[in-house]
Amino acid sequence: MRIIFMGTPDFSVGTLEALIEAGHEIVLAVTQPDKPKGRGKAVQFSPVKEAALAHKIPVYQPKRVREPECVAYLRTFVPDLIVVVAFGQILTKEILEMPKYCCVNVHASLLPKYRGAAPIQWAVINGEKVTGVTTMRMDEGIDTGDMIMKTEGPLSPEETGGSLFDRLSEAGAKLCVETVKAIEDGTAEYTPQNHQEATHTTMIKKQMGEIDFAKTAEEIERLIRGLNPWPSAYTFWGDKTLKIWKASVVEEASGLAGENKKANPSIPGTIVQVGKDSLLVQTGKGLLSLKEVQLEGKKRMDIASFLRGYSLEKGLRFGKFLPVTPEIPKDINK
RNA sequence: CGCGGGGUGGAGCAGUCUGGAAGCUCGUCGGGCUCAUAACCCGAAGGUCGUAGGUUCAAAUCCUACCCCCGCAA
Repeated sequence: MRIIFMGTPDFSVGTLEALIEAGHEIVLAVTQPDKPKGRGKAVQFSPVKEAALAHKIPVYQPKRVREPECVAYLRTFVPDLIVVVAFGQILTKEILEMPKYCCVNVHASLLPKYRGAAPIQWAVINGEKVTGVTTMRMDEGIDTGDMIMKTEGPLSPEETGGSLFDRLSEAGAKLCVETVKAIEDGTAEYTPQNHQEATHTTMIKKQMGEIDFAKTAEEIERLIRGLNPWPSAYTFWGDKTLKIWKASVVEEASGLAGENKKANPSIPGTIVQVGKDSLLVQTGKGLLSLKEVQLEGKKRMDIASFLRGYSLEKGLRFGKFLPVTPEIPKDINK
């Protein structure tokens, strides 16, 4: 099959390479324009561009593929199929109708659930038990096309956005190859989505990573996993940001020594116990035990290492603009 | 030239501004105490202070160049 591939991030690369592996002729790789990235200002190619170049596939990087001249250019390749995986731009009807067969999209969720931008992270953040990958024949809506194939699998309790990303990327690649084969053989079946059951996700923003300790420890722990490795969950220690890479939930009653049990719950974000290799923080419900952190400008490290170099004490609090000072008990007279 | 933090025994940090004996909390090894211990006490090993030059009687500390790590922004 003559295929035009559209995609940008790492997630797309596996599928691109799987299609090549399967013997398809990738006539063009379309990806987002290069942008200055990184600490210096160096221009960095998108992962898909890197992969395409490695396989000597022509690369096309339009700002907006819907522009007439872009569409015209694509048309010159006379594709049998267009495969879209996390491309980052919306295709117009003209493009959708261009290929001999159709435009196939690989989406990292079990449609119609989690339509939209960041289904993988959201699945972790929401504590889903199962998720998967869906291929569909694209139409003009966002992730609304008829479904072709699905694979699903469970999330582990340790699942992070990154680990799930990797697995679904691989699963997606495999599924895409099967889907393309089915289309080619004419055995593909197209199942309309139940639009009533559709849910949508929004893009992950950096700011979402700021931990609201008033939430439950469980929610926070899921947020930490969902946003790992990007953009990561964080809070503030004094005027520096502190990324939390790993944490676990501790039941309030079981985690504390007797003297603390009866004490009133501290303000969310307050350190309630410091051990040699443990740090417990009060949340809206339950305690959060920080396991791996990273202070601004420093490498990430396990909590024991962190505690060796910085003196954190019970009563101090995490949070934005909060000075690193002890919490003042209100009813000290008692 | 986007902004900024950092590189000091095995780990995490202080010391750098105001040059002049290598420090702190741990870990490791040996010994002691203890019913026992991740607790406590005593002792020991272990460092070219990122690299290369320069200034100086003297540089972790001041100057110059470079390497590496990281946060923000994009």
